[in-house]
Amino acid sequence: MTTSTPHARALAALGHDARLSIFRLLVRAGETGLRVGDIGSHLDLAPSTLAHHLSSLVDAGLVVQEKQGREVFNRVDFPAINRVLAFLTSECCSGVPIPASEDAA
Amino acid sequence: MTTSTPHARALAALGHDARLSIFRLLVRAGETGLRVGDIGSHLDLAPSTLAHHLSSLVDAGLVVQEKQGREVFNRVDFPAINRVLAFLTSECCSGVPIPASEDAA
DNA sequence: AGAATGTCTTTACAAAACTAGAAATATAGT
DNA sequence: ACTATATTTCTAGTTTTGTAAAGACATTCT
Repeated sequence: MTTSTPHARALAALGHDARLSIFRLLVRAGETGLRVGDIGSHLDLAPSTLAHHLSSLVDAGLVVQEKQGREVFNRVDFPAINRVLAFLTSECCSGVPIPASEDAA
Repeated sequence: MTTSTPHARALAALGHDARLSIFRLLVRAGETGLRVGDIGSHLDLAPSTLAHHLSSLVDAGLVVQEKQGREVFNRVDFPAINRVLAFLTSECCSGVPIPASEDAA
């Protein structure tokens, strides 16, 4: 997860139950987002654990944080997640040249 | 990745450069799929490493394998990946009840 | 101002999981 | 029997995970 392409990092960030739950909660919350504490009261996670997972999502570019006073709002970067999802199935069925059996180059 | 929900497992499987490359190659290949050897000649991976990654994708339910003689064809389970993608952003912005500050329950 | 409080993050580690690839094994075709 | 294709086993090394404890900061209170 440390050294990989942006798309793989984003997907890896979502590939963990706790982070997926956080992300889904933020998706439901929409543009307003949620404070760290709100997330903490919806999901059962130790504060430090939550902070770690949140920072993974932020590093992956899927969540944006904004400080307001002593609270921190978190919201999904919808354009970013949409780019990742589009990437996954783009170029579908465009064909892959196969070396030796069917129609080689 | 071992013990987690199906959606998280699928996303974790895609959250690795090698597996993401394999998956994308299979997406491009479409319904026909590709033999293990074809994948091997497109991507630079040791055979055993490739087999490991492929089995992760299969376990995650994203890829289906079919034996034909001594070769094994691999193809993307498109309905499965579409379910995962739909899950990610479903219920978007439906609102999340916040405990104590704005409009508590 | 200074202290107390509330909200989050960072540091530090041990435990658990993942990654990679050589070597051995399995199975199908010739 | 020999070859081709793919998987499994084994092992070493790396990364991730979870949490307590400590730190960082913004507000509030006296």
